[in-house]
Amino acid sequence: MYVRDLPLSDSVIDHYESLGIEELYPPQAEAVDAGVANGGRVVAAIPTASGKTFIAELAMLTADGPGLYICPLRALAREKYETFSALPGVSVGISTGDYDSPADELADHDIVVATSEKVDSAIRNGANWVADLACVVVDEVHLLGAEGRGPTLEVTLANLQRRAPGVQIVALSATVDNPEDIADWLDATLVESTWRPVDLRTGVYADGLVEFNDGTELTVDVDDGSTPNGADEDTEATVALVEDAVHNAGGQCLAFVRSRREAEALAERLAREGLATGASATVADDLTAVDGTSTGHRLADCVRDGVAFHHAGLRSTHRAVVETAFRNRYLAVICATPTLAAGVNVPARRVVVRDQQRYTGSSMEFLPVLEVHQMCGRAGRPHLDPYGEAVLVGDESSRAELDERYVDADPEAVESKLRDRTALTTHVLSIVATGFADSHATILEVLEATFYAHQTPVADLSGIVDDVTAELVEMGMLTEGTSETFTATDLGAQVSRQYVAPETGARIVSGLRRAAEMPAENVTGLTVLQLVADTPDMQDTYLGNRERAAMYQYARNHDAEFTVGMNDAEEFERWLETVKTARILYEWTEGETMETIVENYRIGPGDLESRVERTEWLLGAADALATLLDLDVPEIARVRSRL
DNA sequence: AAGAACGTGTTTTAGACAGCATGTC
DNA sequence: CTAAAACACGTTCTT
Repeated sequence: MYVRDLPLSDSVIDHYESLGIEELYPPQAEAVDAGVANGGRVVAAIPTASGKTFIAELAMLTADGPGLYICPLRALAREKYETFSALPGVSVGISTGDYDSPADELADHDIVVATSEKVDSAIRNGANWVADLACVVVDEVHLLGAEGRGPTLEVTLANLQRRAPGVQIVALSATVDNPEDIADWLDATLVESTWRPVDLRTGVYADGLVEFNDGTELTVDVDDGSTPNGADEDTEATVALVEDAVHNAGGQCLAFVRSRREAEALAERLAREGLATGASATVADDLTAVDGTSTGHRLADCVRDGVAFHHAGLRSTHRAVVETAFRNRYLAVICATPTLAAGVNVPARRVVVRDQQRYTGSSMEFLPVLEVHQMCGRAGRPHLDPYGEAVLVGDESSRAELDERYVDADPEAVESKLRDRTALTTHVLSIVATGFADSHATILEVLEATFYAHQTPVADLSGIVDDVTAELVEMGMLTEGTSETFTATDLGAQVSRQYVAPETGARIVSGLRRAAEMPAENVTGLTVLQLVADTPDMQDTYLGNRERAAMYQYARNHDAEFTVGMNDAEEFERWLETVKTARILYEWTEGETMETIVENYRIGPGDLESRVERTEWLLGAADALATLLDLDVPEIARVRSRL
């Protein structure tokens, strides 16, 4: 099947042909056969890099009206926004938390790229462009099974269909065990394939030898001169595998490890192997220009030797520089935590997964098969490699287990997480606030359209809806009328629009009331920052044992400033963490440099950046709620302007 | 006596979406 | 109830 035979305009066909895209990949042809180019609903469960973007474009270009492309990450949204913008005669808009086309223009675009939360928010705020959509493409639908964000995605998809009945839905999934469940739910045709444009061989390394699943083998010379305890062996094997790929296979590598610290340690170890490229120094200079943090300096030093590390402790600019440099082949290796497994497109010749287990708060657990497969799937650069190689590092005792668990295994099934209480509370409130439902029965009706209801008999939802609505009434977010009818209160409506969890809204409200009663001189920047830090929508900040005593002292000295004092705190340890978060943010608003804060509180520059971002959002919500309740807390505005 | 080597108890551990209104190179 | 590796720090062993 050829591009020129598809129902596309001449200029679009020329565009594809100029990119060298003439004949469709097999999964793309299957999608066409399933009707993507004719308004048909399709679920495509195919590997990354097997041409999903083309399927998405095809659906949106042939649809009879505007298209919406939903994806899970902002960085991904940016990447797609740029790709779609290159299509001739197509106007593209973007809507994510950090980067937004003007809201009134969204309706005028042919394609809008957005994160799922942003789409959910648009629906909650009654955006009219949603109803006019002819086509919705959902990337990474398997995230339906993710705790926290999965429920948002399924409720959003259910609501979208309510607002735009009969829209064409095209869902793109990684290879999972039950794609037919998703296809069934969406009333779509399933296209399933494991075809890849570049072959992939996966294997396990143990004792100097990689045994690949295509029967081939690779001997690796491991320099085990250094003290051989378990960890060093894995690291040295990883070093040898990376070096071999770069020097002998002419390729770049990704190495996945368990923690940030180990990503950095491995990068520093690899920096001694002479992997620098001609452009390494330029990239290093770009990185140094971002900031003067020690993390930035260490990254630049590694990059000078052709090696980078990549994890969420890095600022987004640092991450973007590393990703781009790697794509341009200015870097030989990236040592990464799972950030890179599902993020933007960074294909490599060889992927080495050194650690397959991770601490989960209570014990070491094997990574999900899907996650390991996504890491491995990054191997194989189109037009550059004859095949990609993915290697799991193990030893003789674990070889068989790793083979069975990952190499030969199917990924997990996608299971709805909507039953989660917090998720239901949030979405039931939004369903009522948006006007999709006004009673127990109609709430159930809306929920019946979700993936959860599709997978599980609905009967047991009824009781939960009772509990959840009762809780929302108790919180003052809903009022109950006669015969189980519900209306959102002004507070409930505002909480839903501000996109904070009901629990967050309730905590902000009680904090604001308390602050309004406190002596004015006690209401400081720290007060409002701790107030928003002590909500479930703020991520907690790790409080190390070493700094606990000093933090306790600080909390005592400022106790009068907190809306919830140390004696009233329900969980003291968590409360003390919120004090740490607030203290960090307070110093930030007082003009302390990122370098100093990052040094003093032992957090990554990226951690500070993301907390500041969340604080902007949560203080915005606090401001809106204060106005609604007619509570005067001027510190909010002052702190907001200094973030 | 300096420094390497060893032993033991302690510390730490992945990721990342969202409001709203303006202004910028 | 469930782990493992790095680190900090003190002690012993070598030269």
